Amino acid sequence: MHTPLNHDIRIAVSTVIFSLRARTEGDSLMIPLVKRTRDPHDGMWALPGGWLREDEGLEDAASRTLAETTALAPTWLEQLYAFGDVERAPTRVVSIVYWALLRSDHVEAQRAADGAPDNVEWFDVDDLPALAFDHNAIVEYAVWRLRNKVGYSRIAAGLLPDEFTLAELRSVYETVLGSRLDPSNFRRLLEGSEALVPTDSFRTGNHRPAQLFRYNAGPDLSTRGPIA
Amino acid sequence: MHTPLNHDIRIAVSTVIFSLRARTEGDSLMIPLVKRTRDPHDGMWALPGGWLREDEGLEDAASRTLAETTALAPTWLEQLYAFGDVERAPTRVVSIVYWALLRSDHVEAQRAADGAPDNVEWFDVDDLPALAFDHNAIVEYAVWRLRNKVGYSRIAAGLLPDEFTLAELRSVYETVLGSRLDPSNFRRLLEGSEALVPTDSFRTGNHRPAQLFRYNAGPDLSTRGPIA
DNA sequence: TCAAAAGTGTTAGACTTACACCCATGT
DNA sequence: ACATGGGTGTAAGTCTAACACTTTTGA
Repeated sequence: MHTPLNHDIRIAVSTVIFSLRARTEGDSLMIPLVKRTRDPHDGMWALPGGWLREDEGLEDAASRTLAETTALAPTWLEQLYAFGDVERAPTRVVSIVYWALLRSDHVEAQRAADGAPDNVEWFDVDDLPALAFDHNAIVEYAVWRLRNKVGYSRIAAGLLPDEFTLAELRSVYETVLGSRLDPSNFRRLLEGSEALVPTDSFRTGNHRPAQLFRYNAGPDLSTRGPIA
Repeated sequence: MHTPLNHDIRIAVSTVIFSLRARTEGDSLMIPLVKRTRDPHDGMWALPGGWLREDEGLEDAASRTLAETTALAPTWLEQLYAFGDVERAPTRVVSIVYWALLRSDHVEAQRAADGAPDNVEWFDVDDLPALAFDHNAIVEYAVWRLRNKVGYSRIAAGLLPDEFTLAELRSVYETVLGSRLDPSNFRRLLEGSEALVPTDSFRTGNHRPAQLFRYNAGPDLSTRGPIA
């Protein structure tokens, strides 16, 4: 007896890359998609990704395709799920999907520098076209995970610059969660959370200056990965 | 330019299978391991698993290897993580790992019927030998996930027969979490949770008879998978 | 009748939520 | 001076944890 070989199953690594983008009313949660230039699904939008190389780890592959797509390094990168249904593509492909957060200021800077990278476009997660393969379901699951994780970890700050006001951080939560939060309660909750440390700077602008905060360097104990 | 092919990366599917087993003092959380009969790591204990076949989905592969190892169907089966570091095995292998729960009564019945299946042995998760590959780290992560999930979902009952007393269910929580729970608070918490419905039967035995409960058929809304 | 587990009641504290209110700034 | 967001105070409601107490059985 012999176990059937699986050399004809290919492994792809794709990434759902989140960032925020200012809109007329409030921000939007956006992801970059790539227009496919070959069959299957030629011409449709798909998640950035590529084949796993023999000499790179899964997370390395995710970082690589992320960099190829956005020329940026993420503030957060985490495995989402391995999708491997037999019929999810015409040939047998197992996709190992990651999700990532990019700082909004980096994305804006990159966008200004680059003009428009070919075949890449940012879409509002609440207003996606029909995507290639099972990518709509994948994005939906990634959004669910992000929303969920925002509630019990400090990843929200991964969408902001190093220093930010509480209102800016609250706005991130509101955009991600899709609901309003009470400013005073939000402040108390986060101020009492250790992780957040005030700086000496203030954001001056339209009204009373707001104190800037940063996250301390310590590890986020509310979350853990498979290794440690 | 050509993307390097990845036909020499093989895909394995393994499963961390949890069940409870009565011990002198309290129960223990146990998993079955398989003794390897070939290199690499010949003779060491490893998670049950096998190569992914071209015509089966990931979850199907997990179910298959689970059945091959224990001749049982799980009450819970969920993807844990995809492990794909380059150096985790001498040849390049990406392991997609699932974790599962088995009802303790089924395991006991199966054990009695079968004698001892070759090369398979059950181990206490708190007292494992050095396992093949990175399997110790994988089990540790699976235990973390189980503990975590027990806190906010109803999966604990997946380790018990259909009907159980609240004390039995509490004992499962205590074994999994590794801490004692207040019986009265536990009762109130679960009785108020809808999902648990009382039956007309009572478990008679040493002391005052305890009412038997079962979980209602409805979906566990506290958890969700990648598809829906 | 007594030990032990089943099951009920009660209370103190923690945490959440809602909202009234004062503060500091740009216009 | 005033509109607006920054920031503080407070009280009601909910959730949690600890534990005293009553009930029901087997031995």
